Amino acid sequence: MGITKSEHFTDHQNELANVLKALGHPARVAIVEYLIQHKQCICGDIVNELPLSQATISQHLRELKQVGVIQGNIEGNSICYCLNPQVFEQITQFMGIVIESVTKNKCC
Amino acid sequence: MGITKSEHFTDHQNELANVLKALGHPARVAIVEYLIQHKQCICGDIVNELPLSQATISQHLRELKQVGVIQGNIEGNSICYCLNPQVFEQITQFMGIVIESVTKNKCC
DNA sequence: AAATTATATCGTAATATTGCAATATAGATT
DNA sequence: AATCTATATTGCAATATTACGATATAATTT
Repeated sequence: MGITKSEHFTDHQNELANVLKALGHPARVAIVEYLIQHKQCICGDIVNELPLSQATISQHLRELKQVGVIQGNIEGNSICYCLNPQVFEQITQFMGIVIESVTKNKCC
Repeated sequence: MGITKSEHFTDHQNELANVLKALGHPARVAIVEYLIQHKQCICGDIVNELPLSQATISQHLRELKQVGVIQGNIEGNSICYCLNPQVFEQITQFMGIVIESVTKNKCC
């Protein structure tokens, strides 16, 4: 098979999984870290930063944009990308719930 | 190709990406949510909960265990799984840095 | 010790992801 | 309008993931 059975899971589970999957690649983590440091970027900045082709970087940026991790604004010739905080707040909330649950009781 | 160029990224980037990738599947999100509610589980509990085969559930549990999201303790016949808080604290820290960075300045 | 219960692993098919060269698109500059 | 610059898309090959049936392993019960 190879197809994830999304229809069996809740919207919340699918959405959260999609965002985490998008962040689950070292190049995309590196892009986010670049944006933490530089606040914004254009595709070419990342092409200069990472040892991947322009086509590959463009693809990674699209994936991050698709799940709302970054947003892009057209600026003349190029597209200015920056981080979208909302998604990270969602993830942090989920992680907080996990941590709260775990610290309450020891493991089996 | 299809092979991630891990060697070009830092250990931190690869490790974080691996954990996020492991959490980036709705079934594995569902397993974590089950553990939030029930504190612990055996493989069979999840098999009863999700519409996936025993073999598939076992595989998902192994992936979560491999990156340290859960830990398993042998208890007689079965294996008791529970959440490992450390990993989530790492992720939360990363998310916190992102949020802090973003709230400081507006997007382009 | 045979049967039962619980989980893991193997093998395999279907699908998804990663990466890149080549090409397309679109605004800016000359 | 031709050229340049920046990014996106297409097509493809290599690899990874997802899922499951069948089988293996290992402790428990009868």
